[in-house]
Amino acid sequence: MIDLKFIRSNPELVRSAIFNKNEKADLDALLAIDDRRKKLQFDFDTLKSRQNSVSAEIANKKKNKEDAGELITQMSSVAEELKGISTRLGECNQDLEKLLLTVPNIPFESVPIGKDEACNRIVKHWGEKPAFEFEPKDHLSVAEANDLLDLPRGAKISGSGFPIYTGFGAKLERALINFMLEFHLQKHGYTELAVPLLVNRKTMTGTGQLPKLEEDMYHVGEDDLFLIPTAEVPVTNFYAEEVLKQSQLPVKYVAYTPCFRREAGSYGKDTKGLQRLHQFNKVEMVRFVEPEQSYAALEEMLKDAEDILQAFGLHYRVLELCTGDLSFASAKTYDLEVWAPGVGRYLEVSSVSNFEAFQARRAGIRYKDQEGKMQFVHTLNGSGLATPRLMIALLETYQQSDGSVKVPDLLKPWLELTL
RNA sequence: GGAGAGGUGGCCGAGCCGGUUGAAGGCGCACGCCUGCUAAGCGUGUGUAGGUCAAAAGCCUACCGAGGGUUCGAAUCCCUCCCUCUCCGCCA
Repeated sequence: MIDLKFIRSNPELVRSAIFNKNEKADLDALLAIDDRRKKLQFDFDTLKSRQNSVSAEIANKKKNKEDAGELITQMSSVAEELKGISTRLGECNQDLEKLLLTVPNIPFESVPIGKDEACNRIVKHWGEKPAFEFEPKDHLSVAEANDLLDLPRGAKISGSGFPIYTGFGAKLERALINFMLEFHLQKHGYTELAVPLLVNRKTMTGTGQLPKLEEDMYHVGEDDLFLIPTAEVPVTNFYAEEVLKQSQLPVKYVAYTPCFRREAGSYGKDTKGLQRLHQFNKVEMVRFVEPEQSYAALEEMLKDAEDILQAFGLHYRVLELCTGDLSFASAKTYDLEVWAPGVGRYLEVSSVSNFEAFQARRAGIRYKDQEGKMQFVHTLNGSGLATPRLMIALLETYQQSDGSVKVPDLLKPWLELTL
């Protein structure tokens, strides 16, 4: 959520942010309601002030055993009027809140302006596309040859996009998760959190998924709960409505969770194999930092995610997303795309974003600064990493001419744990 | 799911037969004093948000889980909901 004061004093800046992000938010309506609300609030305060002072007078008279009947009848009409204003004010506040929640975050000044992903800026490449002495197969063929996946049965019991990992495939998936978790814990200083997978509406609103993306969420109507699309949601909301001590910052959490996405509107796109799923596993990093630190933290998190890909020796590139590709809540985002030689494409395995105070303001996450002033923290998060496309890259990159897969050495200990 | 208890400031904890209670007291915290050091002690201060103001001070308004209601007036009374705890039931 954007500071209302900021919107009032920089309406054009906000307007262009909405435009550049391909969002639609009715700024004029918002400003008009804000105006109306201010007037109502003023009327309310004035009248309430009068009521308060007369009420005190009444109390005084009663204490002195004097007659207060006249004042009381006088005030009953004031109370009536006050009730009317208060109702209208309440409605006004609700409308304002609703509109405010549809205003996207403002892109950071350096973010390239552009309509869609074609305008994303390639920041760097790491490694090289692997060379093969044979025609590399795609991960589905590799998985099939090695009995690692059973997608048809996943589709049978749930639907397409719900993969089943079988035998060594399941073990490999588990090894990836554990390896990445421990990597961030031990090498990057994160603290682990294990969190709920179903969250309430307020939580979903806090990080910005709601109200915009409701149709992309799995919703349990009976309890009005949502399956999380990413651990970002429960982890960022860990501190919702709380005031942190400055000395606590920065806070760095890492969490593994399954993620659930309906992918409404993207049916038939990138559906082959593990490229796009309704349920997948992800290790997620989240940080809470002081505002001055957030862009340095963004670079650090990018590095944290890159370290995983580098450890696996996978070729990848880093993109800086343009305004049109930036998510609703983000001010700046890097995408990491790993090279998948089988499908012959770069696939997004991580998205690292700085939300500045946008989520903190929605979720009410604050801290007291050195002068004792209340400030919103800045929140960031980044995948570190999502497993399906990582799995794709590993299977396709490390496939052998005989059809087998040579798993990177550093995964061996995770695959050979003994009792 | 049934029965009971409870949700007050950073924390603990009074108030809860309605009227200076934004809220006693304590702890914590900040600053100052005192003191070989530490500890203790003493003093002062210590919520958030909105408005007014050039700004500060000051003043006004809101907030005692959330939302409604009663009343001239509600932390205090009534209703609904949420959450926590205890007991019972059920179940991994």
